[in-house]
Amino acid sequence: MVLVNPQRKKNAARPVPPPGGSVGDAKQTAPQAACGHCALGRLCLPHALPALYQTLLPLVRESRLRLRRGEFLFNIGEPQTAVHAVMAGFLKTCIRLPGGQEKVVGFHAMGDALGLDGLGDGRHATSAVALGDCEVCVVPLAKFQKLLEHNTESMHVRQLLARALTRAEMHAAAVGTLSAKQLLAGFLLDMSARWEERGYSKHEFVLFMGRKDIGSHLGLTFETVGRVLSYFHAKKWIEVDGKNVLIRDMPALRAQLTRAS
Amino acid sequence: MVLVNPQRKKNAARPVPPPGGSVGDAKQTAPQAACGHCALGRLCLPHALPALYQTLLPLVRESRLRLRRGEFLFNIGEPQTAVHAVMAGFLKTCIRLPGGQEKVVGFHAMGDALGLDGLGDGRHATSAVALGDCEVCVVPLAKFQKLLEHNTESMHVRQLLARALTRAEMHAAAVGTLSAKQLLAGFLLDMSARWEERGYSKHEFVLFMGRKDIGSHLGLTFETVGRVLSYFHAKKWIEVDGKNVLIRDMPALRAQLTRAS
DNA sequence: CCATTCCTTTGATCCGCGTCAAAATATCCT
DNA sequence: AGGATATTTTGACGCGGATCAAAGGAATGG
Repeated sequence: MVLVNPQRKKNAARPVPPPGGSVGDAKQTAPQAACGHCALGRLCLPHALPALYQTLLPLVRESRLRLRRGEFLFNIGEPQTAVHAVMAGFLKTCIRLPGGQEKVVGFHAMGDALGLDGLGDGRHATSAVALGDCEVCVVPLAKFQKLLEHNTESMHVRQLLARALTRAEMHAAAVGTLSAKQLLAGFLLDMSARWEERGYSKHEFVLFMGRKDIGSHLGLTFETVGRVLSYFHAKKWIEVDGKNVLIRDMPALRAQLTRAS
Repeated sequence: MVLVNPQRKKNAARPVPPPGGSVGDAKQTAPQAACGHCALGRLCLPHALPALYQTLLPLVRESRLRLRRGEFLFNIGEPQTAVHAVMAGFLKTCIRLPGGQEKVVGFHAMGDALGLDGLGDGRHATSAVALGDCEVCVVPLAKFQKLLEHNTESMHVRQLLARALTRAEMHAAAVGTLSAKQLLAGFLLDMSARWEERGYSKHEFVLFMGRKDIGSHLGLTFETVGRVLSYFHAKKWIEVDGKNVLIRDMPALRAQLTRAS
């Protein structure tokens, strides 16, 4: 028995087919856009996505990279050779815990920077994996360093880092405190905001990652993620059909954020 | 019944009274040193504490600030007017969640930078509170900006931010995944490392924050923190007497990090 | 197109940790 | 010093979410 839309079927009508930007003839259903680094909506400071984009874009048309689903852009421990910006498609970044298990640190969509964490000690602290076919700009480190000699650009990058830091701290605080319902309400609101930021509907969008990745990011199991989404649907707050999401009651989700249990 | 040292009493002999550095005639038992931003030991990349210290120190002797236990260095939302470095004593930084409750983001000791998160949008994202009497250097923002015009210093700060970012991401991943025992084992190892970094014993040290703050930082209740510490003591891995800690079996704690449950 | 594999949903059960409570101890303030 | 307040320890209990299990649907590759 399925709690979600009964009209479920292969390639169900997907909400708001967004214009252009798909990678080549990718089978990827999702277009270029939205995704959540921190899954906590209001917890996060305003995203700084456009910032690096504006800074880097003029300089990076030179070198692009195409990745297919599952391919790595970079891997933990590798020396950093470049900084990246997502042009189309989606990626996730993962970190490895002492026990060896991997956790999803964040999701990245068009306009997001990638690989800034390597600036700490010259080695990537995370792995970046394509969630579907995608396209990435490559800014060689030498060029990036040169860019940073300009005070304006240097400040830009500093701001990006500081904002990412705040977001990560917020995320840590939230993941260590909030309930599954609160985390998922925040996650949905965050996704919504990111789609809206890119000019799409904030009520209808596509989750470009699986339940397992969502769970990993929020510190939950994929079963719990599914159960809570079903619960939200039962409450008539959302519609869910696989990765397609329709938000029916945004205020109810927002109210969840501050409510206990 | 107390699981810890039976010779418990007021002002019990405290481990390795560390040399110098106490603030004025502060009643603070802890000297200047050690504390953990990320409580997860091996989870964290090497700390970059000395870095900013070296960079800022020459410039900041001009202005110092003394704080007494409980006083705020800065508060969430305030426009950032300066960057700080801890000279003596300890502070914690806190963040506010949507529900209104505060969570401890990190702890800061001598040599740690404070307030870098404000570089994102010019406003402090966290509050900094003195855990005891302490002394802080103040680098006015204008001076800090000037400092950043030098490429070397600019890079330094970038590295600090990137490392803090990685640490925060690790912390989020850990807090969302590990058990209370794993988190506290990591926390103790991290504290140990920080004391050692500053030239003190890595086996005997003082926790300069309360159980409540530890719990808040790790996403646990203070009861659980106490229980796990008692458990570690029952296992003969540590001695605990209030805030005084003696690590008897470092390898056992390290083993906890990778073990389940 | 079919077979394999992965992803998702839903149920049943268990347990780690939060919650509530109370007493002992430490710290602060006057 | 002494009373008031905050912190810590420990116990009892319940619940949220992890774990185990199983079946149906979707995606992938030949």
